[in-house]
Amino acid sequence: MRMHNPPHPGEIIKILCLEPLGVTVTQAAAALDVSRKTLSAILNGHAGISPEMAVRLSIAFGTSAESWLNQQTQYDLWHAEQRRKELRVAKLVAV
Amino acid sequence: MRMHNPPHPGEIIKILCLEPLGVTVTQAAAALDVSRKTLSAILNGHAGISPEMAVRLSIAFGTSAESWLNQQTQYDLWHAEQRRKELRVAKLVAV
DNA sequence: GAAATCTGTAACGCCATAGGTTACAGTTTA
DNA sequence: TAAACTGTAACCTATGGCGTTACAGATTTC
Repeated sequence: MRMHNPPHPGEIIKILCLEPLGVTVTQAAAALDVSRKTLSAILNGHAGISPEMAVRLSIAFGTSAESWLNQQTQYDLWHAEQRRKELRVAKLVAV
Repeated sequence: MRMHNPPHPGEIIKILCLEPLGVTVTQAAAALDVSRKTLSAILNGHAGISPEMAVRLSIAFGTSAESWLNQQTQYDLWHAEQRRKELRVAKLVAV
């Protein structure tokens, strides 16, 4: 069980991709062929990275689509785990 | 790049969880506190495993929520990769 | 053979989220 | 000062997860 809140992937994109290249949000959105709003929402943690977006990122930045999607999965999972106790699920055991 | 179409996670659930325990879809859905329709859709590949569902599965079957979600990610990614060539994304390179 | 159970799935509704466009206000930069 | 960048609100569409009810076919049980 992961202990600390994982950062949303958008933060990583900003720090590891945009800033090193000196690329603006507007420029990156254009390169990704996505609206500025969409990229902005991701960078600020208001939207997740969809499978398609992961592929776009991999093309634009030469990275692994899988790594982006895995980061998103970890982020989503952490938040889902926070509600684990609210779920009324019964344990299924072998007879 | 993964070469062959990964199976949808629902197939794995059926083979690795339901069948070994001899649990019916109806019983499993009840344990998961989810409608029979929802579980059936997952088992037959008509729906994906959401983060919350991954946690439910981990409770009911004593497995790792992360593994279920990762399998779903791999499945989603594979399908997104199939459309990679349709995306008009520009490569961003350092100046 | 009849009744009960399991199964997939259609139909319908609710809600969340990804994505698009347009528009506005605030901040930086040239 | 003017131009560019940025976050975000408003509004629209499409998709997907999930619920309930209902049906028909298959399987099991009595």
